[in-house]
Amino acid sequence: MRQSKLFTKTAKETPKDEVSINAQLLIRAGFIDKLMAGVYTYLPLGLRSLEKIKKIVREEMNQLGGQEILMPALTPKEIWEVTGRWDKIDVAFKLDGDGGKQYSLGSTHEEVVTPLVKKFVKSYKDLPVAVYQIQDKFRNEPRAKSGLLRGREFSMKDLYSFHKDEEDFSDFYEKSKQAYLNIFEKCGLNAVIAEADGGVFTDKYSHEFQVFTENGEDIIFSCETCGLHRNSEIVKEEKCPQCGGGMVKNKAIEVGNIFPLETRFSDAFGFSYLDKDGKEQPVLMGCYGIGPSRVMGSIVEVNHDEKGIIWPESVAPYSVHLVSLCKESADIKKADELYETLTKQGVEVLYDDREGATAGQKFADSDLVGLPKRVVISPKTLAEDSVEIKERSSDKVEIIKIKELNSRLF
RNA sequence: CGGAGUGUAGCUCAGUUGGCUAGAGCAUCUGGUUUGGGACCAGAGGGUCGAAGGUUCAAGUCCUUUCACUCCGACCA
Repeated sequence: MRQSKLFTKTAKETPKDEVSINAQLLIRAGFIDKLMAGVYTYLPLGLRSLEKIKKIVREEMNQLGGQEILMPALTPKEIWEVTGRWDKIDVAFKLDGDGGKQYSLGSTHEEVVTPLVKKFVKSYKDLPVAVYQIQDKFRNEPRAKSGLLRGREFSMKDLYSFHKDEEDFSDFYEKSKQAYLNIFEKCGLNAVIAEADGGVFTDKYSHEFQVFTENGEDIIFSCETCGLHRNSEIVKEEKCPQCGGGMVKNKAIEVGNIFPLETRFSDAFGFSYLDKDGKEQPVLMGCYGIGPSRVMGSIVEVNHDEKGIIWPESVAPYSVHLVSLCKESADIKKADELYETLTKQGVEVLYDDREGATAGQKFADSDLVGLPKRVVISPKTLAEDSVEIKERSSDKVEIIKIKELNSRLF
């Protein structure tokens, strides 16, 4: 992508209505734009990062056996009355249609997915089943905050699993933990599993995936001896319930959450199956959520410095920022050629070919946008058939021959 | 939803006890000079002072209402 063609621009000054680091940097760098509190547009750079996160999520969900679907965001009142949740979910956005018809914008999808899967699953031979979608969720948060971390419209991957018995459910649930850890690791986040309240669905705990950072809004107690993590909401005393060791508390961002749903929804929708003996048995369910948009915000919260974002390679919108300081047409031509060559080879390059910007502006913008590698091409480097290469995460600058660049980028 | 704060140019902000034609920096446009860490000079364009109502000879400034945004709390992925 030629930066001169990118319709967004970077901003030198911090927006006054954003306090969180993720929103400040993502807005300044031209990744997102705020429409209203908790609702953001994804600009070209931001959309690329978001899509990369979603791709990582998809890979792991598919690996886990999940089948991707896309359910409607617009849902009828009737399905929520089946479970008694029409008036219970107070963050639900509700809409009035013609003829007294009422709708809700999806804040979660158990009421859609359970009758959906019920249509196709009748026998123990049809189980287990896991389906997922990646969609925008709508929740009328009483207080949207912290940029992408708590929005009113946000990207969510929600997976639902259906099982014939407890053993099968547990097996899948444990596998899902590993899939989640894989996702966060690939996204450059160091997440831990914390036990949390199971909510109204189960007596068991649910499990949260937490990334430690001072800007998090959850408090996690961690045992220094056995490594157990627990959300402060279920910690009654500051002593490890598992080994009795001392616990320390830290702030963290919840980037994922998995729940045993047991038969809460299958019972409500009359979803059962026939076992080998032809007997009707209840279907056990689990649900598993990750917010890709929140993950994106979390990545920025954890990976930045005073100059800007430091994207992990896996989720960076482009992997190389080719910064041209060339002025003469012969030099510009060489820079253009390098951009085209790299792009043809499959390297994702953002090419700063802007004519008006000074070297200082280009360097500052490059640090702000935070692509993993910066390659500078200038009259100086061209005099030696070279470019300068630098990692965003390091101060080390190297001059290398242009023909050696390939081996350094792959 | 309770408490607090902020709304003035695209962005960040000044604007005194109410007083002349509402300002600066950045950004944008024109011309010139610069050219490896957010340059410089000269000029130009850009405003329903969040909105509505009120007080006053006169309101960005005072009063009332309202909307938006932010923070703390409660709630929550």
